[in-house]
Amino acid sequence: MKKEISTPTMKDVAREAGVALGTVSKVVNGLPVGDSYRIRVENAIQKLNYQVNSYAQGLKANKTYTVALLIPNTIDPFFAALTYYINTALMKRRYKMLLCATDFDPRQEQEYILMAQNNKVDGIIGLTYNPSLVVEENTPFVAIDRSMGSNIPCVACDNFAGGQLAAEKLADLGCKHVAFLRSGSSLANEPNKRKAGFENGCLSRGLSYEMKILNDGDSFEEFEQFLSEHMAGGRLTFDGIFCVTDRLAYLTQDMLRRLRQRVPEDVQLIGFDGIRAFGNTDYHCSTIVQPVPEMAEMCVDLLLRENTLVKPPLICLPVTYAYGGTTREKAIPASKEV
Amino acid sequence: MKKEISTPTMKDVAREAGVALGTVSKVVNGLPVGDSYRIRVENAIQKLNYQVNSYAQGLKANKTYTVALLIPNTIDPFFAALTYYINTALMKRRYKMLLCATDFDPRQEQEYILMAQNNKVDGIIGLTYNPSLVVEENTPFVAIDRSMGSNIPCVACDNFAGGQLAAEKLADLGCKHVAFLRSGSSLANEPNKRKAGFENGCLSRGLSYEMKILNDGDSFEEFEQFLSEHMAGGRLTFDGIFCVTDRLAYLTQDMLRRLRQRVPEDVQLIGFDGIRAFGNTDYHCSTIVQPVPEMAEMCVDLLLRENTLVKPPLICLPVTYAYGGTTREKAIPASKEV
DNA sequence: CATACTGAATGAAACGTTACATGAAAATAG
DNA sequence: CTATTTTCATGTAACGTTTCATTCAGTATG
Repeated sequence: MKKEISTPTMKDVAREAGVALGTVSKVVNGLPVGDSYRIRVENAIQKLNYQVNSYAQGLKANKTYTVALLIPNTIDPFFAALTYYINTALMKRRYKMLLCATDFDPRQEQEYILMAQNNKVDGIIGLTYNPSLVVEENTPFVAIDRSMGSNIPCVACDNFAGGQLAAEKLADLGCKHVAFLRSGSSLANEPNKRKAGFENGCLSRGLSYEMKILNDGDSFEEFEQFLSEHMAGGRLTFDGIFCVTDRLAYLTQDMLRRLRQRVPEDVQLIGFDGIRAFGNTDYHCSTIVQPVPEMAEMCVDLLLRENTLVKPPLICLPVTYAYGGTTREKAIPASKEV
Repeated sequence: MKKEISTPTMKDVAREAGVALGTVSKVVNGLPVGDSYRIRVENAIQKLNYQVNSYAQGLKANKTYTVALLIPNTIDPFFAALTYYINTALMKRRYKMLLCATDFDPRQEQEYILMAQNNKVDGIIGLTYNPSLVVEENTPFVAIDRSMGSNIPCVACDNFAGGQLAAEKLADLGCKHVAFLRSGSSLANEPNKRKAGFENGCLSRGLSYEMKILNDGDSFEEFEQFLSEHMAGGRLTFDGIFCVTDRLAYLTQDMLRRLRQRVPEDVQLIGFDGIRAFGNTDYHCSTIVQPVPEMAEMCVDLLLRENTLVKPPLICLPVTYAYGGTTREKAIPASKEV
């Protein structure tokens, strides 16, 4: 397992080029060096196929060029997308990402933060659920979707506008009476604004609406029962549904199928998040799309920005609407590749 | 950005405990130390909240305690699951994972390998598509789903058995004439065996079958046309379909819906991979499930195993069948949480 | 031609750890 | 009670960088 062929070091390059160690360092870091020296060093680097040892660099600089990402997992499609785009944004800046999968466990969240703080990372990006998370002053931290106190910036999509947009879309699509479905407590902080935005949108468009908020642990049947209760003569009493996540919209579609309600003929459905079935294929449902790539870029930018003077407490990025088959648009999108 | 409050070092611990530096090192690494010393050091570690600097460790040991994962992205659900479980398996062994998203780009794949080889990682786990990838002798490498030459072990699920199982299931479920659908060249190496396994299963059960292999770039319409051609009197000429991936099965369901074929009433459908819609909810379709957690564990184990003497060239892990609504089982699984 | 000044190459020190040679103290044997 | 062995804490060197004080060469100035 131990590498037998040792990697060339700066010392080797210096010897090869016939210059001093410090000169090689300067060339590597782009500091001013006389042309004749630069060329000799560059040739030596080429010849030996030298690469800097970033761990020695990190040791010296007391920087690790690593950022921790605290996220429950990478399996949930929304988390998976965030992970991908944040990793890409970090790699672009020559930073590495330490993936910390917390499994929604508040204890693990805190443990990872301690670990990160003590030594190993230059900053943390966290999508966390522990309401009493302790983050030391001197550890740069950017939160996703959760306000975590005065001087920790939070990046989110414009959840309020998203809720509003959903209501307006349903109104535009001809709905008269709609429902808002939300699953339990797992939606902390920012995403809660979807409800307020939706109500606001309904009000301004004269849509009447009902609310159903499921607590954690509410069973599938209980949810189904809510829908059953709102049926009269084999039809739902509402003609549009806004689900607070695509995941919930997916489950709702299952339930509606069992109740012999057709989507979108009998009831139109809008979800939230912009999850696609296989990453690049169709949306699971018509949905309010979060700008995940932009959110990722913003997190990294905020975390690594040098002038830490201005710390905006909350950054809301714009959402968009996307058709996904569960609404009755005029035009239906074109075909796709297999 | 720079940390003002410096992290305590071993030297600080040694001073605090009144012992030598080396003694602290031994305690930290669990080497034999006299009890009175050990206790003093442990107390000092507690008091100062000391954590080892893994980058100094890495510099000394010429090990980075980091493993690169080469994978196209983390968005595709299968890749997302692999990423999650591999990361977990590595963290359990106190290794870090460097996520290298290659976007299916052979050039990026090779670049990441060069980077990894030269310095930065102790090994590589790769799910790659570049057939002419160059991997140096002295860099431990484990491939997923791709045979990459004599001394690079490959971890995969038992694709042949999976194909066979699919055929047998369809036979058990009453099918008489079935179809095998496969999408293009993106399925290299190991997963190709699904076809052979399926044929073998059909043969042994007396099932007749048809094959359709889509090349890359074949459009959705072309695929739909294949299905249309196999219809007579408003019904498909086959009563079962095995799709080589869940993704394809997902698309196929869309197509069948357009052709007014009911699943599973008119035609039963089995996919491959074991992808769930939202990580923990229903399967998209009845499917052959890859043992992703076990595969991940195996990759890490193989990569980090000390006695590198025995290098099995191919490890096939067993697959299972799971019901997902697109087949006509007797019993239907129970309910689920929201 | 001598002096002062500039710019750039040099090489040693330091970052936090581990490994190893050293030596002291304790334990055992004679 | 001495001699020998064992045990184990000690402290230094080394890992590959960066930084910074030093030095040196070359140019400009009087």
